[in-house]
Order: sequence, then structure tokens, then C-alpha cells
Amino acid sequence: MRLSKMLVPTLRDVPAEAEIISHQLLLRAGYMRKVAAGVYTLLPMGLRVVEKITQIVREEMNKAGGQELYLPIIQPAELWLKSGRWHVYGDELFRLKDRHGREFCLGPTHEEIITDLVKKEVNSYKQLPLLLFQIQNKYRDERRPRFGLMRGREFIMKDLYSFDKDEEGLEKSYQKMYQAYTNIFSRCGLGFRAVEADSGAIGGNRSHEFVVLAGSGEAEIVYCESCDYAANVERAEGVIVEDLGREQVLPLDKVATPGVKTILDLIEFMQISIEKTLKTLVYLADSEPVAVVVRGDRDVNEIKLKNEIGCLELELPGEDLLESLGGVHVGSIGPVSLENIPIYLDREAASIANGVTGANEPEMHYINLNYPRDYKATVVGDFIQVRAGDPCPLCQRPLSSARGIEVGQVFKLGTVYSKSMGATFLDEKGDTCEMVMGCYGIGVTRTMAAAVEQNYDENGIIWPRSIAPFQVAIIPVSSKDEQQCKNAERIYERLQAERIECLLDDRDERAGVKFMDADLNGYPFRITVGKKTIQKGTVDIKNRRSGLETTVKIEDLVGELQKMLKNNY
RNA sequence: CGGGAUGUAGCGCAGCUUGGUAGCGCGCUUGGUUCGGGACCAAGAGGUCGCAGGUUCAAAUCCUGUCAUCCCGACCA
Repeated sequence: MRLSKMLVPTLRDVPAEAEIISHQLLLRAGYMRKVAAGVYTLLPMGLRVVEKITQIVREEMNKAGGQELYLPIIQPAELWLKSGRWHVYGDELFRLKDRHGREFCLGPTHEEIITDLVKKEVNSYKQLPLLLFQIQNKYRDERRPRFGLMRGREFIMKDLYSFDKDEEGLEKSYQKMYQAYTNIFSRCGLGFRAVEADSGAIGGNRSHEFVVLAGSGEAEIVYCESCDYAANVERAEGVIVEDLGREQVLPLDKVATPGVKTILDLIEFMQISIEKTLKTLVYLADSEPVAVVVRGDRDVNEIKLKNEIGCLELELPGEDLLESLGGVHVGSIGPVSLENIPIYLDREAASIANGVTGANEPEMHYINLNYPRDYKATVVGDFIQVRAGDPCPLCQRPLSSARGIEVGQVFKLGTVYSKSMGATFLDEKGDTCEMVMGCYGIGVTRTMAAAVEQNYDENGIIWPRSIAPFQVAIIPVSSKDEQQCKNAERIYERLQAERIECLLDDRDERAGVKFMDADLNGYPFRITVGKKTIQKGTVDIKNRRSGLETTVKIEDLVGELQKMLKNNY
């Protein structure tokens, strides 16, 4: 490509709207432009990167036995009503009507469409397993689009759906995808980690997220340095550390605690450690009050709670509303005598011996509280948010935490959709069985942004070679010097003949501008053609990542470049 | 959806407090001098100041409403 013919509008200033580095650089380097919140135009450079990534994804999907197809973006409401998600999906679903008033939505994902297809077209166990995928736009009316491509309302996603005849088959498909994902993100040159993820209330029983490690990421994960355990914090399992003092159980007592409003007040007043306190929060689960009890220093993991309750919405009501529930006093809520409200007790909190908690009376607390002697619980389970330093559920060593960007997820769906959509097949015995499904997504545009988050310096992007829009930029130093330009042209043609992907910066610009733009755009290599080329027959090759510049003779250029290009990354 | 902020030329910003019809830097156009890390000189083009009302002789500036965008919290690729 000739840069003079390409639309690559680079910016000197950082656009005010961009906060994080990938957003800033992708705008500055002329890869994309914003059209509306969370909606972007991909410019030629941006599309090239996207195509690099999709090609890697496609190859690995094919290798894993996937078949590519194309499903419609516009989807009829009936299918979503059938799966039950038309109402469940809420405001995030882009809904529209056709001229006859029939309802449709823009696909945020494609379980309904694909399950309906497979239900109609696949009838026999002989046709399974089936792995179908597509790479295409998804639409989600996000409550908060953010960070450029990181969280868009329209974005490119690869989604694959697996259909198996049984759990065993699903496990195989799942493993195939897990491996394929590992290959994909490795090939993209990304530092990532596969972590256990929450599989949600909808029946799925296993899920992993692929997280690109980056400080700007929205996902928080915990991992163990001693063993393989890694999970996102929503999923990470709380481990009970047995509370000492169980053998010396003291009688329950109620004490006055004037002025105590918070847990911190309480430990100050009582002169006890925070690990001895129990915190009770009252939520509205689909408008029904529920209480959750955790240790005083813990945060409630609302996902775990939601999964246990099986509700759609979980919210903390305001104080007024709380007080109106009766028997509840903000500042001294506790599980004792909390009638009429189901109590979800965290098992760590349940293990506390001689604990302290609110008495549901203004400025009164209980001491020497012990479960189950002093209070009841509807469910005892794991409801806390795990954090760094907590013991690893596998080896008990302290966990570390990190932030990252979720670029992919593999998910065992089981028979949730095949059941609601009626996707069945006949097995060997002629029995009707539900297909066992899995779904597997990769955010392609998000992966592009994640790659920038991990690969940049003060001068701009540094693409991993596998996804760079061009491998090499050729820069004639002086656009006025005919001989230099001619040399550059010759080198350009030569490299093209060798199928090395290169960009000739034939713009009428000063050398500095071209160098700056090349750095900003992040091409892995830059070839400078200048006076030396004419005088000595050499060119300089500069490695964008290392900054190293080497001078090579023109006749050796192709060989040298090919050598350099072999080391991916 | 709750909280905070911002809308003035393609991009980055000033002007608004104290109303008088818009300015700076970069970019863009033309000519000239330059040319291995974002050159210089000269001459230009480009804005109904987000939008709609209101106050006023007069509104970018004051008031009301509205829309958009960004950031912080609960979801997801």
C-alpha cells in the first residue's frame, strides 16, 4: 500500500474524549472514529488489524472442527419469547419494529437463532457433535458504553455454539475450544490468563474467561502463585478459616451501644477485631426483601447471592424503605429475630465463635453470637467477594489479584436452550434427547483494544507482528529527492514480490513527520531509505519494539527482514 | 439508572465572573525557503459558540428546558 493513497488521519493532540491508552492511540493513529457513544467507524488501518485477528480466530476455529456460517443480526421476537429472554434481557436488547408492527431485536448473541436452526435441521445423533460459528457484529445497548472499543454498543464478536449428544461430548467440545482460545490469544501476542468464571443462574455449570492482563481492565481476577487456581472475583470461592474459640462458647448477651452506626464504630466501641463481627445487609431480590450475613470486613458478592436466590434483580433499598420493612434498624441490623425475611448466611460468618452483631433495636448489639445456637438461616453458603490475601481454595496459600480485560469466554450451557427451544435428536436407541450445548465468544474489537493496552510506549502503538496492519513501513527520507524515492519504490516492489506486507510512505512530508507517524502506528519494522542508500547501497531497519536500528545492504535486505519477521512478537 | 463534569473551526483549548456579535496553537490551502525525528516566512480558507425558548436595544456570556459526550458505581465479549 501507498500511504499517500490511504485514509490514515493521525492526530497530534489526544482527543479529549479518550481516557484510556488504547482509546487515545486508536483515535490518534487514525484507526477509528467515533460516530456515537459506543459506536465506531473502523478506518482502513483499524479494519486491517481486525482482519488479522479474525483470520487467526477463523483458522483456529476451523482447526478445532468449527464450521463458519452467517446468522442474521435482525432476529424476530418470537424466538426470544420462546427462550424466555425477550423479557429477561431488559434494556440492553436493541428492539425494533417492522412496518407491520412486528417486533424484532438486533442480536446481542445468537443462542436463539442457532438453536432454532439446529432444532429444525439436525435430528440424529449421527450428525453430532456440531460446532458452528460466525464472526460478526453484535448489538448491546450497554448501560454505559466505555473506553472506545472496550465496551461498545456495536462490536465484532466471534461466537461458536457446540451441540453434543451428552455431557461427555460437551466436555470434549469445551476442551477443544479452551485449547483453541489459548492458541488464538497466544498467536495474537497477548499476555493472558484463563480464569474460572461465574456461569450464572441459568443452569450452566462451567465457564472460563480469557483475560488479557492490563491495569486498565474492568475485570478483577485472583490467582494462586503456588498452584494453577485462577478465577475472576465474582466466581472465586470463599474459603472458611476455622474460627478459634469454638470450644469456649459464651452465652448470648445484649448490650447497649450508644452512637454506634457502622462496623468500624462497633469494633472501636467493643475493642474487638473486625473478624468477630457479622454484617447484615437487606437486599430487594426482585422486590422481595432478603437478608445476607457476612463477616464485618467482607463485601457481599452479589452474583453469588443472585445465583443462590435465583432472582433477576438485586438492589440495596434506601434507608427509609428498609425501616419500613419492620424489625430492621439501620446501624444495628442482625440475623437474630429477623423474622419473615429469608436469611442467606455466609459460611465464613457462620463459623464465627462468640461474634458481635446488631440486635435490630436502635443502638443495641448482641455479643457472643453463635450459629446455629442463636439464630437461624435459610441457606448457608458462599456469599463473599474474595480478595487478595484470602486462602486459595485448592492449596490454602494466599491469593494474588490482578486486573484484566475479558476478551473471551467459554461456557457450558447444558440443555437450557435446547429445552426451551425444543432442540432434540434421536439417539442410538431411538429415544428423544435434548442436545447438550456450549457457547464460546471472543470479542474481536475488544481484543484489538486489549492488544494496544499491552503494547505501547510514549511514541504510540507497538503491534505484535501477528496482528500489525503492516509488517514494514518504508520511508524515503526526502520526498523531493528523486533518487531516494526511486530507491524506496524499488525496495517496495521487491518486498511485495516476496509477499512481505509493507507500506510505502510516499507522502510529501518531512522525515520527522513520517517517523513520528510510523511510530504512532506501530508497524513492527521501519526501513529508512536515505542518502546512505545512494552512497553506500544500504538501508536502515528499525525495530519498533526494541528501538534497535541495523544497517543492511540492499541486496541482503529481504533475507535480513525475513529473519527478523520469523520471531513473532 | 444514580453521582460528577463538559459542549466555542478537523483536533487541543481561551473567552463566560463584569452581555456589545469570537480568538490562540496544531492541522488544512497557496507561494517561497528548508529537508535523517512533528521546519520557517508570507498570504488565505474554515465557526448560525450543541439545540430550543426566555431576559435585554444587544446573548458564546445571564435564566429555563432539552440533547449529546465523557468520567465514577451495579453487567458483559
